[in-house]
Amino acid sequence: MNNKQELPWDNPRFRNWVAVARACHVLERTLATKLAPLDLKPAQLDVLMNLYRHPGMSQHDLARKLLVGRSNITMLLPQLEARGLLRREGDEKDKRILRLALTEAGEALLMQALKVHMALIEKAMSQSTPEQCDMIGEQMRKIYEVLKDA
Amino acid sequence: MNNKQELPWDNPRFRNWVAVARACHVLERTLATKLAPLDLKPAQLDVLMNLYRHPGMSQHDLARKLLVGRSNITMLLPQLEARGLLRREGDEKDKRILRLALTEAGEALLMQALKVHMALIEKAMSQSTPEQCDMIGEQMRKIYEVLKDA
DNA sequence: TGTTTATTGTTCATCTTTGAACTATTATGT
DNA sequence: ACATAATAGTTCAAAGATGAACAATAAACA
Repeated sequence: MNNKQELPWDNPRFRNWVAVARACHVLERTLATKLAPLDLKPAQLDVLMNLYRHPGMSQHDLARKLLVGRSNITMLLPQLEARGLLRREGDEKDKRILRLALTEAGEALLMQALKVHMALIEKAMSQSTPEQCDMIGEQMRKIYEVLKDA
Repeated sequence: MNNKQELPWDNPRFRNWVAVARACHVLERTLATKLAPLDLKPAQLDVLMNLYRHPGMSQHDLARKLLVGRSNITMLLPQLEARGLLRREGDEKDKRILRLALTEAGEALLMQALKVHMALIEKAMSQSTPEQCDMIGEQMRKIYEVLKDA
């Protein structure tokens, strides 16, 4: 039984992707600890960022942006709403939909969190030239397009 | 209160890193569904891969490699051990340590899972030239080095 | 109009992950 | 040797994420 085909570790694409996954993992982990003083988790920061850029979006839209299930959003929002960081108000034309938006406090906290996030990313990617950095982003967007509905 | 500094979305490093994170997320998600027929989850596959490459490693070593807590490993291993995919045997010199190794069955299942994983990565990274791919891996390894003990 | 199908958000049970406290064992320092 | 500290693994409770089933609403269409 010759299962030992060509082992993935000999394959550059495999090895390099493993590096991508590890870098992502460690950055997410580091972000979590750096955000702790703000009492904010990476998932919550993602919510705030998306609401800032797309005010009035529905929970369904938000779930798709974040690549999570709708129920996850349902569990996530009440905490943030109770802290006065965002508002949920029903759409007038379609009573199923809840429109989401940041409050003043939410926006203020987001700005603080973004400083932390930004600093971390700067530190991480400071080793890449702008050209390398753009190329990485370009390739990653392609990967997302290839996989997003697979 | 001019908090609206230079917004991160105008910063290439930020935008490009967001793309990295999204690509990682969607690939992990896709991998999970493709592994489902083997009754294996990405985290479990990570375990098998590491034991294949580093037989005899301890649970502590494994946890560090996977960037998770030791308790996570404790919760993860019994399932795989009960399925006969790996062995745990105490070190003779240091009675605290459990040495881990794949069984035949574990190795066989790993080979199947690797085909799935490999195919997915090939599909994802098929758009990059070998040079681009290597460059990405190189930059990501740098990021890991910068952040691993921060 | 009335019936069927889709969509939005929630609930709930289940599974993971996490970190702190704990036990057992080994290492260190006096 | 003895006391203290460090390390490996486990336990447990709390928090997160997931998907299926559900209620309310809207859309499609006969």
